[in-house]
Amino acid sequence: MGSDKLTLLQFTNSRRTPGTQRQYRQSVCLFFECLSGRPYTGQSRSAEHLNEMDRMSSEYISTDQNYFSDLLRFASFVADSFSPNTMNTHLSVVIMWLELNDIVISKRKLEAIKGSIEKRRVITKDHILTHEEIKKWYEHLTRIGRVALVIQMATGMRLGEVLGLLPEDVDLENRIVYVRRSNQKRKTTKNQKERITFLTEEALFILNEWLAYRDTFLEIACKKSNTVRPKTRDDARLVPVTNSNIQEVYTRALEKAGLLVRDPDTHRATITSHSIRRYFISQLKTAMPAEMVEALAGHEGYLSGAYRRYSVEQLQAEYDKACHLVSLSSPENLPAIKADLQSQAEFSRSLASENMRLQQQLQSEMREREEQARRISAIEAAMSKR
DNA sequence: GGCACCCCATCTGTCGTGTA
DNA sequence: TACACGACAGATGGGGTGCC
Repeated sequence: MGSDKLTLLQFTNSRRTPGTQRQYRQSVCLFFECLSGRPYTGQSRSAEHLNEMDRMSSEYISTDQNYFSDLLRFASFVADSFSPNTMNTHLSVVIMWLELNDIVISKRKLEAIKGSIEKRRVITKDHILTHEEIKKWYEHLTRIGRVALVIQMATGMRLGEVLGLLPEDVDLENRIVYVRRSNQKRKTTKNQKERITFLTEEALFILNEWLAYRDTFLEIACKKSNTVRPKTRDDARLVPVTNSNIQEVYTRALEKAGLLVRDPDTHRATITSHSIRRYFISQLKTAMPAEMVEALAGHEGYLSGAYRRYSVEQLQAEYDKACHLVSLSSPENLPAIKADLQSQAEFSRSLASENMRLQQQLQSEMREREEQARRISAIEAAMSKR
């Protein structure tokens, strides 16, 4: 095949990120599974299956085909199987792949193909969180889940951004968070732009308590992680867990709080980590300029404009006036929450100290036993000489 | 010891979000 | 709207802990 032709795998591997490569591979595979009349039913496509699809793709772009009719068939196939957004994505990817292989469908034919499926639209109905619901959710969360939720609520950060935070990204003294990456594996945020946002007093307090406990958490997590893919202690992140862990933690807590409702069409939860971000935006907008809120949340259209017009001090001053809206507790309840967290922290510290004492005692006893064993063998040796 | 539950992890398929 | 990527759901596999 000529070097300017891209098979399925060459096409998908040319994408920048693993996520996009995965999605594109899925789309082109679906196209050939549809054409061959063999829809894939397994949980994941094997390497052997992918190679077969790759061979089919190679043959497909090397010979004349009825592309229009094949695309119409594919459009009908995806329309029966996926939500409007997803079906449009699959179709767009296949058309992109064909175009990259110099297979250009006329504008009219493309209109006919795209017109045969539903337009892009979101079908999951989001639940708008109330303050009471967030509090209820928080009460059922584990420790790490509470830290993630409170940071999200106070900063408006995406979950991936929270999980990408390093110690140097947070200025604890000034309550400023520098959002520099979207998770531990990526170097930038979703829109490739760094920004700042702020912590409430409450979030700062909870974060400090967490920092005191973080090493103990890592120690326990390493013991619990499996031997096939062990978790390591050298995870430098503030919140050293994966996205899916927090998702599980969030979902379990929602269920316990009686807040877990799934959309009947998509089976997706109507409250997600993104709901906290939406709460942040909607609440702060009632008390500070919308442009500032959007900039803190990292919405592209507002970032540069807001940061050009306002100093960090001005942004923080406005945020501080409105931050009670993105705090779990009302100001009068804060002392009680602090006292509760402090007693939890003291309990953790006493456990750690007791653990250390027992370890020292164990080591001392082991040394004593070794000494006794050494003495016994010396006595036995002396006796055997007699 | 068996079991249930919790927590840890990765992977794939699907749906949602946001920018250009 | 195309494109890129984040987020969610579910499968799978393993270890720790508490209860019976």
